[in-house]
Amino acid sequence: MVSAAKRSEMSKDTLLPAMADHVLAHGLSQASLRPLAKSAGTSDRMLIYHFGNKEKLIAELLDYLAEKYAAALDQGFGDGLPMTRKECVQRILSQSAKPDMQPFMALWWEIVAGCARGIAGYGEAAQAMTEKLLSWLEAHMPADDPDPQGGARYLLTLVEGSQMLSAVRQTRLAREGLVASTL
Amino acid sequence: MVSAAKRSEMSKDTLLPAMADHVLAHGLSQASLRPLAKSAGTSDRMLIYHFGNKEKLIAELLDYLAEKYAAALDQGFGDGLPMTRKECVQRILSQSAKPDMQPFMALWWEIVAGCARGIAGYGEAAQAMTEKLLSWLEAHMPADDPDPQGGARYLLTLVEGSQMLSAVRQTRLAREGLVASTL
DNA sequence: GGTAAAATGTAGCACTCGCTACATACCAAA
DNA sequence: TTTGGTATGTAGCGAGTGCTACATTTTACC
Repeated sequence: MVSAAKRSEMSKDTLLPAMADHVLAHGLSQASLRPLAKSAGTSDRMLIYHFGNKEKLIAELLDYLAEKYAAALDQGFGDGLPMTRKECVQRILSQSAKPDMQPFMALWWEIVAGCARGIAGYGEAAQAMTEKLLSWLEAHMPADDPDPQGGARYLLTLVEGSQMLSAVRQTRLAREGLVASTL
Repeated sequence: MVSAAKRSEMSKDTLLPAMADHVLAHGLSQASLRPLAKSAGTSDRMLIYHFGNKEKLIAELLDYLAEKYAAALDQGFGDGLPMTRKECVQRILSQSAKPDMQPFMALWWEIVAGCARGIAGYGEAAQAMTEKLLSWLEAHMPADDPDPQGGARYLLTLVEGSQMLSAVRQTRLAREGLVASTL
């Protein structure tokens, strides 16, 4: 054999990215052990071996995905602060409308749904992600904004409402809602 | 037998309410035929008999639930039009924060998630419900509102964003977002 | 080189899933 | 009384679920 140490390369760090891709493509609720294992090039037996049980696996996977999402947000926002609140909202929305972000949005609504249903683990994930997004928003408000903290909360509400309307294929409605806003 | 015609009482009209209760309590994605049948006092065999297959059953169930939701909204909004946009938003939010409405909200986010994932049937349901909610909002705007149509779209965006934050247990954030809004 | 630990394959458990086949009932019209 | 549509129970199929037992191979270390 040319590569003798190939085996030991399989650890959590190598399994998580592959499984994250699978979850982004096929959803979280449909993520069962055998397909997950197949996507990571291993077996259900090994996933249990590495993560203990499915619940812990999903928790670690959500952590990993949250970081990946934050990184994607940062990368796509562009350089420099926006000049107005309206520009800030538009930059976020046009960023999250990109095809690459679509799987993240789908996953996000799945988490919100699980959270509303009270499923264990989803609440923590959703809260952590919301707070991360909020603090990120505060840091990316216009430089001369009179109330960056309150404004960030207002924009977060608007953005999430608008993204929900986009999720249900009401993009025209979402646009009109922002036009009629007093931004 | 005392009651000879008992059998024929079991039809779609009697099955749907019971199944709707079950879905509101346990979610849509976990709604499998046998538990649904049990909640309606019949068997999976009979559900297929009445509805053809599961897909058609879910479609009819979503229709039924949409009407039930609209009725609940109407009932809880109170009499008379609100005086201001802010009052309008607050009446909607306080109405949907009631415990009775919680199952409806959970179901709604489940539909949004399925819609974002592109699952067949969810898109139509979500669109119909959104449009129903929008026209309802237009009819319940303040009497002297300068732009009821655009305003309704704006308020819908705000309300949905706020409800999402409530769903992920960020009610404080949701409140602060509305306070900082320019309503 | 020997050995303990880590990793992996195969097989299987008990369960749920949507759905179907088959055998009945029941009741009304012909 | 026969016929035919409606309604129901029982049993089962094939697939998939999380998870485990057991045996085997590979790796790392002394």
